[in-house]
Amino acid sequence: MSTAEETVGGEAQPWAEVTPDAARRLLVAAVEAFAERGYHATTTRDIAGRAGMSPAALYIHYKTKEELLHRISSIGHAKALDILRTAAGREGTATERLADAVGSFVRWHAGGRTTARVVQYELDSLGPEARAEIIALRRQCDAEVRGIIEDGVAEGAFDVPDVPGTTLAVLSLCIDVARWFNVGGARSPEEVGALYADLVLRMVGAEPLAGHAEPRELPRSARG
Amino acid sequence: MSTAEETVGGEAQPWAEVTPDAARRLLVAAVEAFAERGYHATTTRDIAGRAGMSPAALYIHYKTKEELLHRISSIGHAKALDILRTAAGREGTATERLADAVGSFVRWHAGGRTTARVVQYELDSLGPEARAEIIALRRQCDAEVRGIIEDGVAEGAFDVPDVPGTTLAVLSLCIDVARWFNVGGARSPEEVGALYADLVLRMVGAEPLAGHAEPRELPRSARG
DNA sequence: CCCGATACTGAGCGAGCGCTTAGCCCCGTC
DNA sequence: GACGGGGCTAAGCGCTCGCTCAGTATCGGG
Repeated sequence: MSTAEETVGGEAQPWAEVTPDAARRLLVAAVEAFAERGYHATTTRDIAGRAGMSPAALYIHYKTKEELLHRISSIGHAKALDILRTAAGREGTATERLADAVGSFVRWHAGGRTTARVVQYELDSLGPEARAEIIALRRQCDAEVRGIIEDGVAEGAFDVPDVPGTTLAVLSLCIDVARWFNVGGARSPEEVGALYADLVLRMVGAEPLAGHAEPRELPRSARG
Repeated sequence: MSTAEETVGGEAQPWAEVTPDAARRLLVAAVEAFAERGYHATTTRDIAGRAGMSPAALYIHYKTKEELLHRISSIGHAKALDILRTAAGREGTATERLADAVGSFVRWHAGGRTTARVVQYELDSLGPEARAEIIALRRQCDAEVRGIIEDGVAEGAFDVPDVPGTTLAVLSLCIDVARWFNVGGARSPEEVGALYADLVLRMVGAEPLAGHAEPRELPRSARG
């Protein structure tokens, strides 16, 4: 959507749209702090400290601590929806599109798990109106995935007795990556994305993609 | 494991082992409060209030607020492990045992989602030693599921290229039920358990169980 | 050289937190 | 029927929280 906002090695940096610079530094600091300790356990002094500023500086750029979470959540969900829309809207079979959607969605949750944790797991800390706004975005994510699955069923490529339930399960599987990823550290986001794409194709009863990522053998064994 | 601890209609009540009565009331109140607002956003005054007691009463039965969370987490994980062990240890094919494990594990997360939310999502609020103790229990849960999947592969009933990764995904899928269940409210714990057992059998490439829960048609349509 | 605007800091306010203490009530014991 | 002790409460301690405000450094325009 915007230009050149990825760094190769580490986490994506989709905060280019946040200006001025000090506001962005505060927001990035808040993402880190919220991801590590949770919204309620994070103090405004901690956020400001990570950004190299005094506690009072936060309130020049944000009205409240909750506004920070709201901004993070909004931008993050917009990015998540964008990923799913892109995969759902490309040309190809439903099988290819579903594998693409799951793969890229999982890569985003794994690679940017700091952001994803906040976006996916701190929703309840928002006030009612902000939460309602975010939930609307979530429903749109749900609709994108359900659309792909319905297409696959219509094509005859998928065998899915319960489309809404399976949609829920697929999204749940992807989202939960943000909770457990990197605690062991044995897998790369790309590996998890490929694994999950394969698992989801199995869940919907699709033939696996030939050339793609059907794993032959695991590169390295994970934790015993 | 203990006798007659289930109530039919609502949530399971596995707190019979907590005595005396006042300590149990406080613990149940804490579970509700932690599930609703999270550990850090819950005050000791709120817990005591829900239990119909003064704030100071809490400290007669528990040394700190964190000890409450620790107790809840310990008992909850023991119950979860017990469920998986029971399913893994019964006689039958790997397919039957995996379906049983997933079905009962999901029913527990859905039916007792208040408890499960605390148990599965407030782990980071514990101190280092308590957290390490709980993580050890989690690894045992992981081992039980991985054992069933390995059995299925050995039997030739499953086709699983990446056993540790698939184990992780299966557990993740089940656990995340505690996050989303009942927000829509369209499904019963039994329905979700049956759906998820079917989905997991597909993930491991097993033949679906004949007489069991392969859904023909969805009883009621879920949210549009 | 002064001006107002902008970005920020140091100090601190009121509130609510986790937890403690002093004392009361109640009940089984002899 | 006086007594000892566990279960509980009212009051409050010390602290940290989210947030505010008066004041300062910096800087472009006249």
